Formats: sequence, C-alpha cells, structure tokens
Amino acid sequence: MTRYWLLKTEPSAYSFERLRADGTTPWTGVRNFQARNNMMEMRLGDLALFYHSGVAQPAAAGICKIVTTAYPDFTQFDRTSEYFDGRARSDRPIWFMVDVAYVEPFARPVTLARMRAEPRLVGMTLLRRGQRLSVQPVMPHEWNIVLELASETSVLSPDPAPA
DNA sequence: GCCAACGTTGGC
DNA sequence: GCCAACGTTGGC
Repeated sequence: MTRYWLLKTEPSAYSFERLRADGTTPWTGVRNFQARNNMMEMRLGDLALFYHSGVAQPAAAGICKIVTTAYPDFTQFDRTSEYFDGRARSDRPIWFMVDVAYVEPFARPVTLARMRAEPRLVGMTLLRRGQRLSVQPVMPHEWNIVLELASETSVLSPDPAPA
C-alpha cells in the first residue's frame, strides 16, 4: 500500500525545479533522527509532497516519488561535505537517505497559508506549532485534501504573479 | 540521568 | 531581523 510523506527543502538548497531537471536525486543531508527514521519507513513507490520552506510563500510545489528504500547517506563520510559526520563509520553509518523522483507539479502550489486555512487539515504534522521536522508522514485523507486544494480555482489562492 | 546552554529551523 | 520551538550537547 502506498504511503504518503512530506519532504521539506529550501529551494535555494534544492528546489522542485531542480528535481524536474535531475529526474531523480538522493535525498542527502537529513541530520535529524526522527526524520531519518521516517525515511527508513519508506517503501518503493511511496509518494511525497515536495515542500519549499524558507521563502516568502512556503508551499507544496508538487509530487515526487520514493524510488529506493533507505541506504547510507554518502555525505556523512565526505570530509569536504557540510554534512560530514566524523562519528560515522562505513560499517556503522548513522545517516540514511532515499532516492526521490520527480512526478508532477501542482497546477497551483498549495501554500502553507492555504493549508492553515483548511479546517480539515487541522492536525497535519506540518501545521503543528513549531514543527520543524524535514521528513514527515502525511495521512491519506490529508494527502487527498492537499491534492484537492492544488487543483481548485479560488480567489483564496490566486495565480502567482508572473516572474 | 538531569537540565542548562546552545544551535538550528523556519514562519513572520 | 526577530524569536519561538525544539533537538543536541556536555557538565555534573
């Protein structure tokens, strides 16, 4: 059974547009145990919301897919990486990652503000006060609601201004 | 094992 | 830039 997730990233570090260009990418750099544990729960074919944080309008930009199960994040062994972790050994890795693949963009990005305004999304992990977790589970009903918001036409979520 | 200090996240 | 939330570190 497909399960659903949310992957948070600052677009300046890695954006959904970049994933569209790359096709797939290893989700490196997760350095939080709860987020890591969530990745270790992922199965092939699970789907995820690709969420942009740290921008003026934080929003889910589209959908990506989990295309590997968890395996050791190579950046923990790379002294030149900002994600290097000297405690890790190759036979005893600490950090894991999955590969994700681009699936499709939302016709209309679903902003954090829009999700907060949706009563049926009360309780969604992303909306819980102070929740910073970068890899989160999404309940199936929450997933369906977000996709519904992504396709709606409404004065509450006008088209983004042209670039 | 406790907990204060500290660093990071991330919305606003 | 501010600051609340919260995870991690390290002294004891």
